[in-house]
Formats: sequence, structure tokens, C-alpha cells
Amino acid sequence: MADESTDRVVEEDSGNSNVNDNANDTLKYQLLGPSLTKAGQDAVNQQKVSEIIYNASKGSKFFNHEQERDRNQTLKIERIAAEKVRLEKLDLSHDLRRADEYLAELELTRDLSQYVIHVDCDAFFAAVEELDRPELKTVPMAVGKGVLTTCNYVARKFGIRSGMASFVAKKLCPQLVLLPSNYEKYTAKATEIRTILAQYDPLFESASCDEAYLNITAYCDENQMDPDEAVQRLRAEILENTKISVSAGIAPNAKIAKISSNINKPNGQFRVANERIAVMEFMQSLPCRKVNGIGRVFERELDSIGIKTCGDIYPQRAILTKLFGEKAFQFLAQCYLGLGRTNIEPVETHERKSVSTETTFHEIGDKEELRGKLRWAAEEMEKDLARTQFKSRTLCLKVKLHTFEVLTRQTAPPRAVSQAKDLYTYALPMLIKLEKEIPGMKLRLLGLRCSNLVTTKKTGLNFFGFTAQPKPPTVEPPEPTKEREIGAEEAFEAAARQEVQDEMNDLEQLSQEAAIPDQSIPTIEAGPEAGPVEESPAQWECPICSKPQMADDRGFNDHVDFCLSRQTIREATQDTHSVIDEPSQGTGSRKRKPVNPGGNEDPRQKRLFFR
DNA sequence: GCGGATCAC
DNA sequence: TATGGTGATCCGC
Repeated sequence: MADESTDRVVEEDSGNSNVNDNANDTLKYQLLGPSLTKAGQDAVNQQKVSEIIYNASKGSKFFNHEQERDRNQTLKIERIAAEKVRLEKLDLSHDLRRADEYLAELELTRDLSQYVIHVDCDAFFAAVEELDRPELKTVPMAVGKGVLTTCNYVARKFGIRSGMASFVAKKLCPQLVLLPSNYEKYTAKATEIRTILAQYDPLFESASCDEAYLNITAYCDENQMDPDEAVQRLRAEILENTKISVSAGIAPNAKIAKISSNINKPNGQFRVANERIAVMEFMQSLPCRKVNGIGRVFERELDSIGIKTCGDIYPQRAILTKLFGEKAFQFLAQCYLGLGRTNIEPVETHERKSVSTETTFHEIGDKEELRGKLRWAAEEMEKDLARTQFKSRTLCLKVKLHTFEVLTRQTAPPRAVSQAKDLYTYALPMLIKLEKEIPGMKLRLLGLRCSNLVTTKKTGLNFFGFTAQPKPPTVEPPEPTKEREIGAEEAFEAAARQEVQDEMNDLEQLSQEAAIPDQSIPTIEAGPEAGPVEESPAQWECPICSKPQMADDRGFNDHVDFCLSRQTIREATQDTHSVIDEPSQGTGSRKRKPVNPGGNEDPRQKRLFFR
């Protein structure tokens, strides 16, 4: 059976013009940027836009790099297509049975009892700017320098999109108005919106600055309201109170809600009913690219084996694991069935895994100047680590060459680090090594990333009041006062001396593969070696609700904000049910199953849950 | 565990 | 003239 259907697809596939017929087609598609399939592009002559972008980019280093990437992807895709042909000559009955068993297993996890919605602000940054300057509503306008972060719907008619280089956008539309971004303003507006969201689901989940997931099952129950009606009300309330228009998707799970919020954008909503048949039909004709987690590359790979829509996944199910791996198979199986998570939870409950900082600059080859950039990155990282209250056991240096090629090198300092001078000291040898590997190295970006994080926060109780760890977690002792009093300049001079030492030893070190810095570096002070990585998520007591809280500094979603807005709501609405006051009683106020059917929501974004 | 690649926003 | 920053995951080695 699988053989029959896959054969059919092969034949259909031979006429596919998207894949290999014209190498420039895929490159042009690539150059159009990632947001092509998003909303607002219907009226655009995509062919013409593509030509303009292509010509504006042609010959640049960026273009050459994209071309190179495109070539590699094309090669990979050819291998995949050839492998498919090879596989289909084999006996696939075992793989087919295994796939079907997995699908049957997944089917058992289907949960149609919840109303999950995804709320997405329409052209958010641009919309906020238009509130201050209404005259911009009727002209093409975008926010961002160098690269656009957002543009209004007038600009989209010209083929302009977020993520586009502004000089390219100007070619598409010379009269485009460009505004610098003002994140404080957007944050303030986002807070207003979240205040309203909390009334519909106090445990809503901010997906980003301008997006959120809500589970409105309880709200609908309590208010005897249809989900469509509830969302109409929610959107009207947001528009009235904040003057921001939002779109929404309503579905049995987050994955479909997310897709649905784009369907009637802007200022619209779309619902997929909580019925198996409705879900299956919706997925059947849905282009894979619409699913969160399937980007331009995976889209091309799937296309090359005849999968364009989620419905196309089924006939190919027997070969997916061998072609793309187990994770991808499981993910695609969930796409086909239209499964997704239903447990929506505040983002504070997620555990941070890394902190990073990076900047792009004009091409730099001068070694001293590059050290200056590294120093700056180290200083930024120190601030970020202080803000997030972490130390790091793994330090990663990221550079982008003038050719746009990206390289990373990581190292594990002998102990967790957080101070700029330490970060600099341990990152510098990696930079030096790269300079030796790449003679005449010229960079356009340099950054640092810290992972394997160790919290410096006081330990306590987690969100639900359980102790976070069986053993008392290690807490980094405060730095000795002596260290604190050393000024940054002084510290860097010390690091610079170390650098000279490093460079003197460099040849020998390299020959022994010993890019490990001298461990007698002044800053390393006693203190117990950090034991097992501190993972306690609960760190501080909320000044509003006096409950121990998960720590996470992500501004938009911080708990205090949440509590404050909840207080405001309660004052305004005489809210009496307020089960959210008692987070320790369970999974919150919602009537819903706490389980996550088929937790593998996204091939590249693992969700984190309470332990 | 490391480095490259992909993805989202 | 000129193409971003942050965080996360997966894969092959």
C-alpha cells in the first residue's frame, strides 16, 4: 500500500518546478526571506519583487553566501530524493507497520476537550508607532534600522517584509518611511494587552512580545460562552482599551491555534472546531510550511519527496524516519494528525538554558580592534548574567566572517564564570586560535554565549511549593569584596597582561592542543567548586503575592508584572473566583487535563514542564 | 561534548 | 554602501 502511494507521488514529483529545475529559483526564494508565507502578501507581484531583491543583492558578500548555502541545500536535497528512490526498492513493511503503530498510539493521546487560542498583534511595532503618528497609517512604513523588524500593511503591498534589509525595502518602495525602534514603548503597550489577556486566562503564556497562548476553556464554561464569542469579546476589548488590533486562532491545541491566527489576519479570527474530522481536514490541505518548526529548508526537503501539505505526510510515513530521523518522524506524525499541546502555562515556569550577546559591525581585521569588541561583549555578558543571576560553566565564542560564514568555539572554564574579565580571559584564547586558523581573518560579528548555567540566586520553593531539588543545591558564594573593588579597566589590564602571556605561549599551547588558559588567573578565588549544576527554578518571593516564585527576568513575563495586573483586574472586576491566588493547589484554575498529549510539539523546541 | 545548521520572532 | 539579536533544538561526529 505504501509502495503504491509513494510511487504515485514520485510521478507527480517529476514535474516539480520548485526543486531542481532552476537553481536560481530556490536562491530567489531564499532571498525573499523567511516571512514569505506569513500574512499580507496576497496582492503582491511576487515574481517582480523577487527580481528586485535578487538584483539588489547580486554580487554582494551576503548574496554569495546565500548562494553557497543554497547550493549545499540543493545537494542535500538531491541526496534525500535519491535515498527515497533507493528505499522504495526495499521491503518497507516493517517500517510501515512501525509508523502505523506510532500513529495509532498518538491517536490515543488526542485531546479535544480544550479551547486553546493564539493571539497575535497585527504588525505590532508599526501599529504602536501609528498610535503616536496616525498620519503614518496611510503610507508605507517600517520599523527598524538595517533590517526591518516590522512593517505596516501598506508597506506589505510593495512586497516589504520583516527581516528585509532596509536598503532592499527602499528599492521596492522608495517612499517607505523608516522609524527607529522604541522597545520601551512596545513593552508598555504589550503590558496593557497582557492585562486584558489575564482576565481570560490568568495562566496565559506569552510566546513573544506580541503573541500569546491562552486556554479559555474555563472562561467559556464560567461565562456560558462559545469560544468564538469569547474571542470576539477579547479582541474587541483589546482594540477598545489599547487601540491595537489583534488576530486570533481558536483550536483544540496550541499548534493549530497558532496556524489559525494567521488565517484571517489582520484583525480577524479563525476557528478549527474541536472535532477530529475538522482537525484532520484542516491539516490535510495545509501547506507544511505553515506549521511552526517547518522552515524554508525543511519545506524544500519535504517538497523533494512529494510532501507539500500535512496530508501528504501520510503516504510517505514509512520512509520518514530513515530520511529525516526519529524526532522529525514523530513531529511530522503529529502534524498529520493535527495534534499539539493543550497545556498553556506562564513562561516564568520555563528554565533558561543560555544567555548570549552579539553585535554586528563594519568588517574588522585588526586584532586590537577585535579584542575591543570581545571586551565589549564580555562587559555586556557580565551585565546580562548579573541581571539573570547566573554564572556559566560553558563559554562559547561566536564570530561571523566577512563572508557571512559563522563559526563557534566553546570552552569550559575551570569554574563557573560571570565577571567580564573572566569571560574575556577565557574567550580570548578561542579568538586567538581562530586568528591562527584563518590567516587575515576579518569579522563582521562577534558574540558570546553562556550555557551550562549555574544560578546565583537563593534557593527556595518552586512555583508549586515543592522543594526544587532533593539535595540542597549549591549556591555560588558572593564574590570576595576585593574582587568587587577592582575596576573594569584594571581588570582588563590584568586580562590584557594575561593575553600577552597567552600569546607568548601560544605556539606551544597550540601544538599541544592546549587552548586552556593559565589557571592561575587572578580572578579565580577559592569558593567551593560548583557541584552539580544548580537547577532550582524557585528563587524569590513575590512582593505582591508573597509566594515563592520562579526566577526569570524576561521582562514581559515577569511574575510581579503578572501579579500587579491581576491585582488591577481584581479591583476593576471584583473577581471572586481567583483560583490563581492558590497556585500550590494544583495546576491552576482551569478545568483541563494537565497532560501534554504527544509532548513532541516541535522538532526544535522542546517544551519544559514541571518536575 | 562540540560545532554546524535550522527555526522562531 | 548596505542584510539583526536572542534563545532553543537537532544531527553528525
